[in-house]
Amino acid sequence: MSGLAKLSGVDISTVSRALNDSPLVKSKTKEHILKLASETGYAINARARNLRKQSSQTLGIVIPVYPGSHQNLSDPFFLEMIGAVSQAASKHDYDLIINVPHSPTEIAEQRLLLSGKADGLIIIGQAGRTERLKSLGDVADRIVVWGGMTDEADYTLVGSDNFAGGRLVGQHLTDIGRRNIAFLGDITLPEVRLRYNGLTSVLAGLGGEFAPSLMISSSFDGQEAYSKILDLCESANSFDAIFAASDVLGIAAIHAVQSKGLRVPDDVAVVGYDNIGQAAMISPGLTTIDQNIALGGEIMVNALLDKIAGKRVHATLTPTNLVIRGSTLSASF
Amino acid sequence: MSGLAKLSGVDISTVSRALNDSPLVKSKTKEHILKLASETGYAINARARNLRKQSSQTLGIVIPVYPGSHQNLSDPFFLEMIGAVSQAASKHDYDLIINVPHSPTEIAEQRLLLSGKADGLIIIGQAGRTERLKSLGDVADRIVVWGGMTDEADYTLVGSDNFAGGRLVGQHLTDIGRRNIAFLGDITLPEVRLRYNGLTSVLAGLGGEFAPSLMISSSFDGQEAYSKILDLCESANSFDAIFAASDVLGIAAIHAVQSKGLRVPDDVAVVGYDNIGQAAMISPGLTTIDQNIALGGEIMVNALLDKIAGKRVHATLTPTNLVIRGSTLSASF
DNA sequence: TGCAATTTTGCAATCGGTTGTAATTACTAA
DNA sequence: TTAGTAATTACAACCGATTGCAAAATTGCA
Repeated sequence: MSGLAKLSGVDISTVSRALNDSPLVKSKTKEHILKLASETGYAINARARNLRKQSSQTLGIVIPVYPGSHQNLSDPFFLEMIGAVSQAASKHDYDLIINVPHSPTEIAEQRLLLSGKADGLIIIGQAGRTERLKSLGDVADRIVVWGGMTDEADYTLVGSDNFAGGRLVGQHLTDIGRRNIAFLGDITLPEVRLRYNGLTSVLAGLGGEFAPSLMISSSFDGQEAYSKILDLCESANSFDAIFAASDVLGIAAIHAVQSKGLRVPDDVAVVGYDNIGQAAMISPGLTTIDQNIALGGEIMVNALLDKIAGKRVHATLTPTNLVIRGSTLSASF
Repeated sequence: MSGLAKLSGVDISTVSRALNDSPLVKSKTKEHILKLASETGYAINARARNLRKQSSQTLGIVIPVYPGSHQNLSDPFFLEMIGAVSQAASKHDYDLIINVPHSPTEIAEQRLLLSGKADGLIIIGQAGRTERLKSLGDVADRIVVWGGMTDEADYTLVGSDNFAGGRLVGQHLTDIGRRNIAFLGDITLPEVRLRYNGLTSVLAGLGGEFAPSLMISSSFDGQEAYSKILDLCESANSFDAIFAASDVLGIAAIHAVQSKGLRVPDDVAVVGYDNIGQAAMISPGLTTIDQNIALGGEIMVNALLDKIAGKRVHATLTPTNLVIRGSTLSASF
């Protein structure tokens, strides 16, 4: 920038103002400087700018997928979320730093915030960290969490209405006459529990109830789900539907069931959750709940930027018009 | 930091040295300052540090998946790559900024480098941008590209040996007696073309040749592949195997073929590429080439850090022991 | 033309660290 | 005790922008 100043014969403060399109600079001068800048390929030094402006124009996204957690990094849900958030952030000229903690106890998120590398943080999923999230304290006003609604959250929480999603699934499955519905997922996670609650509330409304033996606890790992469903098939428990907590689990369930010679959806209807990209195409029998991840990402970014700007933000936000969809929705069940 | 200086009664330069574990500081003083720092929850201001040190301890990763390119954001390959690179970067205490260009012509990568937001850049895939990549010029020494080897590259290129991978597939398919092998993918992309070349070289070695009518050109979009394969099935061309340029395409192919009543792998053997996480589980009939993405990410990060440090780096690197694998490998074909 | 009002530009402090060099203190040995 | 050396610590410049305020240049009006 001092180079530009010399070239154009003005002070660097004028150069700075020109590059920032300040009205204080005569338009003729501005043009001249801008021309020079583009000719010399000048780019503002973000490091200096960030220091002076006390902001880094960068958001952080924390994807809590450490070895040991069995939610696999390749779960397309995360990539779609990263893409959605990145897209939304760049709309506001923010960059995105991604952070994958090594272990559940690591508090890398704080480092990003306190050191000023990121102006705010988006955390995907509360899984197993609700306690720590609650203790964020003073940095809580620069954080937004994606997850299932819980009463205990005193941080800003964004997430689709998992209970309603669960009800959608329940209604759909009962509509097509299924009553022996298995649930596949880990209901210690708030998101998953809410989906489960939605299902049972529908059953209760019909005077039925969920059979505990059809609760198949599984992490988000497809391998585990696959073998758990195989176990289920070999057990004495009969079932005519599976509600899987994610599409990856749903796809695993379909293949497990099929490998046992059962037909999907004739013998066993399977519903997933997330509507990951090509779910319908990958697995023609899979119906799923569309969480509208793109919109979710956008809402999180907007909420976070509002918080950073000092605005008050509602504690919880629900982005999505949940939709149940699947190429086979009308025909299959 | 000035706060810490007051608290401990020393100059901030001493505090700085203490926090950086400089041998210039008496160990007693150091301990005292460190204790104070942890008690007050002090974190070094990265913005100031970055400015002074002329580095940002941050790498950028460019995922060229713009709307219009049909490689879907949800292709698990990208997420695995992001995870691998992120992992490798954090091993060296580097953060990772992700950048998803809006359009093929956008040169966001340059902005990241020139503004100093990132010290170096990892670009995934050359798809359609070879020209621009070649014109990077002066910033080329802070860039590493993942992709297929081409002669024209004058930037550092890291990638598995796609030709060898193609040969592996060719050998496998011919070993099990297939000769009418269709190729599914876009051979204008260097990576894909090399895989294709590997296949044809095996066929040639056996005195056969690739039938042009079995070249099914498709982007990395599963939807497109699905319908292209349907078309193939309806055509007069007979085939007993499909070599898909990615697992997503392979999975699409399997379902397309099955929907036409053909059995996989009995009637049609399908091989993919990438070994995305749960490929084998998702689609029991899919054999695939394992690119060892984790290792690839690590090699890229190491190469990039070397370049940043001013070391000379070989123009091209090949990370992976390619392995062909699949739960069904022995039994299916 | 002269002077006030308005634009435009320059000066200098500042953001919060790092680091070369000078100054101080502590230690060693005569 | 003291000179001489080594170990610590303090001073001050610097990284490259932004911005409040003063100075200079331009404009408008009498």
